Amino acid sequence: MVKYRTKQRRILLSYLSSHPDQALTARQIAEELAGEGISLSAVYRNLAEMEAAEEIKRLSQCGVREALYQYIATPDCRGSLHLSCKKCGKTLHMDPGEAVEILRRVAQTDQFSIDVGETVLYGICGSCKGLRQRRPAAASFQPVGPEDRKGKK
Amino acid sequence: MVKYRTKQRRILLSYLSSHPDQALTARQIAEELAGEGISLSAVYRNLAEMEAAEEIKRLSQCGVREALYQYIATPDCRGSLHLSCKKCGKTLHMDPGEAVEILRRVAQTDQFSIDVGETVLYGICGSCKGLRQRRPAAASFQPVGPEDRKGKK
DNA sequence: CTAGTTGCAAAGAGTTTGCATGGCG
DNA sequence: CGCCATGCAAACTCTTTGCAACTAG
Repeated sequence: MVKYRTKQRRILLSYLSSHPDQALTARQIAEELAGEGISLSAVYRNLAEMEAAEEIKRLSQCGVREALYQYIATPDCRGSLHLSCKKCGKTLHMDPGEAVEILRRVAQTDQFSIDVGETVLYGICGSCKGLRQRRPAAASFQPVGPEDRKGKK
Repeated sequence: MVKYRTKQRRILLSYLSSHPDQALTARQIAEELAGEGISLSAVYRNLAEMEAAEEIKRLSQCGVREALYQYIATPDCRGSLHLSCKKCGKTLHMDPGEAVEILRRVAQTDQFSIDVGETVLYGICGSCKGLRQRRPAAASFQPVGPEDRKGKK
């Protein structure tokens, strides 16, 4: 459990809370905050604490090996299903009414209780779709760095 | 690309296709088929081929580090959203009509195109729910072994 | 001053890959 | 018989952990 309010904790929380809709890897966060003075292990450790405290959500995308972390201690996360855009990496919150309706319908039709906290719907968001399938829109923050993926031989 | 029809390929495909609703780790598969004569690396390599050929889906659950693989080359996988039970590890296919309806609604209300192939809804299935939250129902095939999760010092 | 935290480096866990051998066609 | 695929072990990547130094309260 958290006892002290360290500099690193403050830096990390500040950074995450100012990027509430971005799904980021621990590495990305650490690099981004490298100048501020926080190590990768501190990032991991604090991320774990924050996850336990439900301030952030840890999600894993299909072909991505690294875990993605995202700030969720915002009001619009309440009972809302998350929509993660595979192009821009941003996470949107499904319309609350819509989410409730879906949960209800699935529970009824398929006899299945969706765990809202663990479920993320992947796809393409409106903005990215509007920009055509091929332009990643000035890739402001791609969750992965697929430039040279594993250097295949 | 696949060129030869090897013994291992046959064993693996046979096993997976006979467990179409189970999300399994590479390790589980390899152990299960150890007696048949197929190594872990062959499992991984063939799994990769099959994933590329869209015969199986590779999914990653939240707190689980290992990737889960599942056979999807069955008719009822067509356009259907997958519901993965966190208790028994089984995957159900959402009612087709229901799935289409949800995709349509989300596209309309949230301007978001869900990628059916990459999205999995996690939760508790009807059977497991009926058995009360605490009895894992004779855990026929738990994808993880959460017994002692990381042993926190 | 005391105990929680940090940073570093080493350990782990899961997955991928190089290379020589073996098997499909 | 040639080339693809397998096995094994080493290499890799991401994440966790041990330990001494540091610092918040």
